[in-house]
Formats: sequence, structure tokens, C-alpha cells
Amino acid sequence: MQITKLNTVTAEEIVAQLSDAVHEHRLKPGVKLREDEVSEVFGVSRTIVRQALRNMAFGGLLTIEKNRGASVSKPTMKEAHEVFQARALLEPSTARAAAERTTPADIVKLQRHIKEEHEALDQGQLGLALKLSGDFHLEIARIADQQTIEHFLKQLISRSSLVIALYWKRRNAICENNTHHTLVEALRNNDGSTAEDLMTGHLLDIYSQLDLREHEGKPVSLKDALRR
Amino acid sequence: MQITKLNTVTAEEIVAQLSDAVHEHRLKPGVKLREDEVSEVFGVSRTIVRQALRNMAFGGLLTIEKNRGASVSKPTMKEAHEVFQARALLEPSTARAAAERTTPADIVKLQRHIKEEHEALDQGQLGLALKLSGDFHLEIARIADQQTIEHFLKQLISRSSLVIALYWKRRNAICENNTHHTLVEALRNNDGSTAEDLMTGHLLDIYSQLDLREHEGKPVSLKDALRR
DNA sequence: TGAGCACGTATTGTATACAATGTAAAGATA
DNA sequence: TATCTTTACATTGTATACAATACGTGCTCA
Repeated sequence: MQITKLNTVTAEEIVAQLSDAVHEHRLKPGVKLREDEVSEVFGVSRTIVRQALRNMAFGGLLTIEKNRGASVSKPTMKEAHEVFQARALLEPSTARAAAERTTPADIVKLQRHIKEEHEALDQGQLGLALKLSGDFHLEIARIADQQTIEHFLKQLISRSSLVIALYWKRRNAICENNTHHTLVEALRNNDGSTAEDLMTGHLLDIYSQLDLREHEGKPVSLKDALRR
Repeated sequence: MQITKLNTVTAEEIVAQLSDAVHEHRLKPGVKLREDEVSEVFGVSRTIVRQALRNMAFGGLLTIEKNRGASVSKPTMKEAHEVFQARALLEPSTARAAAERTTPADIVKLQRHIKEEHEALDQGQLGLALKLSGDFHLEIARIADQQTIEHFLKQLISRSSLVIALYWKRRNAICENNTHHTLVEALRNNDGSTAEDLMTGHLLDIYSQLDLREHEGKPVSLKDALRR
């Protein structure tokens, strides 16, 4: 007789699944997440759901307003700038450090990552490709053996995904990109200096593909807009 | 008739008070925080306390072990290194950015900070001085108008406080230090380059005062220790 | 005496009930 | 008709009850 394992879903699993959904743009910025809706989907009480939502809010992926619940964050342009400025400070040095510690096993892992990313792109799964691209960056922090920075980077990459969802210029354009590949080559050669430069350029590349010009602010009120 | 305001303590207030206590070394690394103990102190239910503790755990100040509760984190030496490496990446550039935006009002605020810090030192309140010193660094991130980096820095400075509690070399030595003062001068002159250099040196200074040499690991068991 | 076990207590984990708040629709008034 | 108010409902906030787990104490048995 087989004992059916009562699969109690943990808060962490909910965080993981919801985070993936946001990363892959299945959940778009602004979408509301009601507690009992989520609790019904995962089959746990609101207690657990609330834990999960609050954890995600801490990382910036969700925004919780008192008495009004949680929704996927909508970073402002200022936040978008800040996210990429922070990444520009953290990631190049991390890539350098990673290069000095990269093992052949790491290379295999990274190349598998790139392969999956290309496959996702070929199949038109832009969201999945985007998520895998983020994971690639995280993998480098892991190779660098910098858990603290990895923790921050996880949050920054999450928020980058939101920024891209909101401000990406050419939504439907195929964004084939070889930078990840050349980056892996630098890592394979334990060439920290090149890895650092490539990462700097890569981040600038992404950044430049965002539409972060100041729009004119929405009119404060209809009355003001029609005045004169 | 005066209406007594029912002062419902929020999770945020608990976080603030407990965080301060940790920063000032009134709560030392390893100290256990039982939920009903905390809930009794603050007069709220465990629900709120749990929120607070989990938030603090996310920032690294507390460590929560499943079914075993929360305690003040005890960063390992590796984590200690990582914290200061991350600060070395973030803070110098932030100081430079701050210098380019510093206003006279900011200078007043920073100098008041330094004054309070010295007063605390004079009165032997080492813990308070340490907390104020951390706030000084945060203030610079605020001046730089970098909320994202400020958010990370808040966590890093928290953890620095734990690192100092564990690995500070000269516990009883008076650590009078003029760096903060010269840093303010650079900010006043909007001299970003100098501010950046001073911050780099300042962080190295603190770092060098930590005892982060590898100790010999504690024996795994008494039996192993006595073997042979 | 000391190792291992059993049991009672202390503490955390989870679900649920109820309170507080926000939201939207229907009705009242000018 | 447009605006304001009222009211019912939907949703989140908090406390509490109960379940699960860990911990310490005293016991048994070699």
C-alpha cells in the first residue's frame, strides 16, 4: 500500500513559483494578488500566503499597501535607473572574481544555460528566455562564491525583469545576443579583466535598450488639464 | 476628557526597536528571541512578532531555524569578508555621487551626526556610537538619492555591526576617528573624487581592525579531540 | 555509572475566527 | 442628472486555538 505523501506547500515554494511567473512576465507589473485567491491555488491557509507575499515584497518584486493587498511592483523610471546603477557597481567586479575561480564544471553549466536560453528564444518563449538570462547572471555570482552579493543581485535581477516589462523598447524584436557566449569564453580562460569589461558593456547594452526618457507627467486632474 | 490613544504597536516599530538594540550591541550575536517573550514585551500577539522577526531575518540581522526560532545572527568570517567587500563596491561611488548633490542643509545634518557620535563616545556609550556611525554612512546614501543602494547598505551596515561585535580587535580601546569629519569636508566642497577615495580608505580602515584570521576549528567532538 | 528511552513541558507552525478597513453599487437629495 | 450618502460586500489585519516539533528531566536497564 502506498502512503500518499501529504504535500504541504511551504511559503518558499510559493515564493519560487510566483517569482518565476513574474520573471517570465506571466504576471505583469500591476497585477493584484489577492490572498485567498493565492491560498486557494496552492491549497494552504492565508497565513502561509501572507508570509510568501511579504517575503517577495521585501525583495521588491511585490508592493504591499496597507489594507489594500499585494500587487506586482511597477518600478518608476528612477527606480529603473537605480537598479542598473547598482548592477553596474556589483556585477563587473563579481565577473572578475568569478573568472579567477571558474572550473570546467562551471563552464559546462553556463553553456547549458546559454543553450536553453537560445532554445527558448527559438520557440518564441521570450519570458522564459528572459528568466534564463537572469539566472545566467546569478550563476556568475555563485561561481564568484559571493553569497552576499548574490543575494542582492537576486533582488536586482528580479527588479530588472519588472523594468524590462515596463520600459523595453523593442518588444517584438528578436534580441539575439552573443555577449553571454563571449563572457563564458573569458571565464574559461580565467581572464578576469576581460570578463569585467564584458560585463560592464553588457549591462550598458541592456540599459541602452530601455526607454527611460522622461515622459510628460499625467495631468493631476481633469480640471487642470482642461483649464484655459 | 482625554481619549487615550490605543497604541497598537506595529511590526515595523518592533523591527526598529530590536534592530537598534542589535546595532547598539545590547542584543549580542547568538541571543535567542522567543516569540511570546517578545510579544509580551510589546503587548501584541505573536502574529505581529512573527512578521517582525521574519523581516529582520530577511535583512540578515536574525537567523530563523525551522521549529527552533529566531536568534541574533552570528556571521561567519566568510560572511564578514563578504559584507565588507560588498560595502567596498557600493559605498565609494555612492560617496562620490553624494558629494555632487550635497546641500548646506545636508552638511548641518551630518555635522550634528558626528557631534552626537563623539558625545556618545565621551560618555562611554560605545554601542550608541557604533549605531550613529552606521547612520552616518546611511545618510550619505540618502544624500546621493540612491534608495536602492541605501536599502542594501542598510542591510550591510546591520551586518557590519554583528561582525564588529564578533571580530573587533581592540574592544576597549577608544576609537577616535576623524575620517567622518574629513569626509564631510569633501562633501561640503562637492569634491566627489576625494570623497570616493576617503570612503575607500575608511572602509579599509575598519576592515583592518577586524580579527579575521582563520582560527582553528573547534573539535567536532570530544572523542575526536582526545583521540591518540 | 552512563547510555538510551519515555514522557511532560516549552516553543514554534498553521489554520481559522473575528475585527477593521476599503470598495463598489444602490439610493437620496438637490 | 450629478453628487453625495448609505449600505452591503469583499478583502486585509490581528488574535487565538490547536497541531507539530523540539527540549529537558527522570526513569530503566545494562
